Amino acid sequence: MPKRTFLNLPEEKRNNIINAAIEEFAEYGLENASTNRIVSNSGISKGSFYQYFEDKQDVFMYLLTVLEREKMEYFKGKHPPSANMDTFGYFRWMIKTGMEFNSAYPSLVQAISRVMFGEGLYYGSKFADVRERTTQGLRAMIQQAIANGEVDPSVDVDLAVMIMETWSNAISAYILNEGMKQKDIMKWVRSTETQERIDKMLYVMEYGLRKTESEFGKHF
Amino acid sequence: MPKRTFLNLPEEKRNNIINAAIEEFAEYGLENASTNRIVSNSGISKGSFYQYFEDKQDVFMYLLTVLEREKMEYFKGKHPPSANMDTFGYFRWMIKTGMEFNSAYPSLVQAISRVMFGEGLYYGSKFADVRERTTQGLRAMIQQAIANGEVDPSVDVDLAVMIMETWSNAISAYILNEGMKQKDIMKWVRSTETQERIDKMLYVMEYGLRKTESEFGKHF
DNA sequence: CTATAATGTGACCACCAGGTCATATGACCC
DNA sequence: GGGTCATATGACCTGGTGGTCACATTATAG
Repeated sequence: MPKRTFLNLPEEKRNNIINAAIEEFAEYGLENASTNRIVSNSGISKGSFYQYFEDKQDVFMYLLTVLEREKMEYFKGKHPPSANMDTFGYFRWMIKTGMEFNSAYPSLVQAISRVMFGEGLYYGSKFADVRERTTQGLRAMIQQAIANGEVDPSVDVDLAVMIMETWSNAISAYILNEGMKQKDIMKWVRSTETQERIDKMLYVMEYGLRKTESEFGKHF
Repeated sequence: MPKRTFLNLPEEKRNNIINAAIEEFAEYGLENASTNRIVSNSGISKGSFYQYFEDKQDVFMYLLTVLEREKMEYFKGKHPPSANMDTFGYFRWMIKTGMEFNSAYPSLVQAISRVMFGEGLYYGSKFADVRERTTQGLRAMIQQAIANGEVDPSVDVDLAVMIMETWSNAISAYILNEGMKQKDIMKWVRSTETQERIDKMLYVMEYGLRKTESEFGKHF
């Protein structure tokens, strides 16, 4: 975590630094990020950098908390469109709101997902706890869905969680890759075409998980 | 591509080099791989390395062809268990045979998938053609499935391809991550537990794609 | 105004990267 | 033997890395 010195900094200076770091990580990942470049792009001196942070990994960890905080706030500002919504509907809403968030903070999301997926798998599982938190959320959701009778109880919970994670990540990657080519990501994400694509992906997942009794029974 | 000098080398020396390279890429990816380490681990001199290859990316490209060749041979040695098999059954067989192959060449597969997924996305799409080839294969499969009436014609082919790719990659990643923890990967992959897990994942995908007319119609 | 504490700075360090090249080795032919 | 050509070698180069530290600057307190 950043040292006290950093947190005492005027907001603008702090923002310069984290923005430079975000751009750096988004472009080069963690391993190949250069502290020298971060330093020169944020207009501070090398010495100051090491007065603020332990090292670049420390900066990255801080970005993780920034993302988590921003995302929380973003979601707090939105509300599910309808109160009586089934679990899949809620999941769909979550994914879509998540996509909106992603398009509002594309560099930050890109930086973090690049590191988490690209390098995180091979890192000594430093980010295990962050991952674990989202997994827990999904597990709760799927258990809720089973309790509601929306998903067959014989469905393996871990499997379902993995499936939902896979899709969440796949869609996120898709949006980031395709969206980066657009002039206005936000507008593109909100377009009916894009929304329809997301819907299709999610429906395929949903039907796979939902259609159960008759079909699942045959095999498990 | 490697220079002639390399191809003239005695097999053992060649193998030392590509094995060292595989281990290096599997552990460090492409960007962070060190030619110095490859050189010292394969027992050749720095100068020789550059007499064999342009640079480390050249080595990696060569590994791609190695993988492609080995995989072809491996699949040629196997045969689908039954001739009258539907497309999904064939896909399932393909995935499983692929997993067996992966567990037979874990380092090679790990090296390449690490680079392709971890860094490939952000590379200037150097590997686009390799990717394109597998995409084409899947597209043909799904079109076949539509022609056979196994999949609803209203299904978006590109979407289906993306779904199949996503699953193929997710399962592959799962096997590599979990399997690397095992003493005997091959045995673990062939175990009924693992096979069942793979089956479950694929059935969820299959039902998602298969259940159509009634369900898809509602939304598209 | 002075003394003390906090913050800022960039030259500098050791290290390792990818890549080159003059030279050495040895196989083959006349 | 001498001559030629492919192959092998590692010292060496430039340039960037993460990280340090003695010193300069600024803020705070008495």
